[in-house]
Amino acid sequence: MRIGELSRRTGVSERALRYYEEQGLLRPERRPSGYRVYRDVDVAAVRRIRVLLTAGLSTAQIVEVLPCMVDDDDLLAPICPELVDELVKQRDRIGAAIDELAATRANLDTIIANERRAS
Amino acid sequence: MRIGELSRRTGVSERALRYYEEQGLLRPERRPSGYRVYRDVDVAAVRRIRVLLTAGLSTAQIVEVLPCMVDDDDLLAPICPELVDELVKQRDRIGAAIDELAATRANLDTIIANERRAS
DNA sequence: CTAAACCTTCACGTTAATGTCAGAGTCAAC
DNA sequence: GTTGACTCTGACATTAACGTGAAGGTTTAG
Repeated sequence: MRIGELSRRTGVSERALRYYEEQGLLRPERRPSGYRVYRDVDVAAVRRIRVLLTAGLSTAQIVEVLPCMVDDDDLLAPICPELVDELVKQRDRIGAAIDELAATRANLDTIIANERRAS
Repeated sequence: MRIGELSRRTGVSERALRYYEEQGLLRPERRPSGYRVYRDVDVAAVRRIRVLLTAGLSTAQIVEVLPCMVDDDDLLAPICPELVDELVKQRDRIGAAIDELAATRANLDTIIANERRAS
């Protein structure tokens, strides 16, 4: 498929897809005309890229993670623990924020409950 | 305290503190000279802001949830009954933020598990 | 009283991940 | 063999969350 169809199937803009290629996240074939040609697996790849980006990872980090993600047929690159560390740190940062917000919500619940009882 | 001390006590740059004020996250008093004057509770507020920012929330999102983040030692202040609806809405916004973060953390957990399995 | 340290408001610079637009080539259909 | 949809490569614009001075007031220690 060409870039327009991949864009429609993923909801990601053509500009973003070209940017992902520029960053080494995608490596589409080229027709003699220069047109990019993507494979079906690229649809899943783009979705994974989106998940990681919205999780707060940079394209540079994703470029290291992607080869480690298991559905690339047979290619499994060696893992650097340093990278796993980064992922764990990111997860923990998110966890801390969740805890903060949860505590706040609990306090808010108490206030709401007290207010209802008082009135 | 003035901006320099708050910066030292939080590890956040003065520029960032002024930016937070610009975004409505902090509202320090002003001396006649124009100098900003912060209270002790602002130290905790800045730490919360940092936690939420590094978790991927925007200043616009934080400005919505921050006013509801009451301090633990700070017992229930008297609240107008007419504001309960607003409090419930705020609590729901916090809940939505928690859900978003939980989803991205779950994605990260999956990726981390896959990487461990690959190695 | 004066120097050092601190603070103020502009205002332009930076990085990441795009948006947008221009000018030009390509492909499928009629 | 021309129309119209699609794609190409630049290249400048944008947003967020700051960094980095410039030029100039303020506060405090001696």
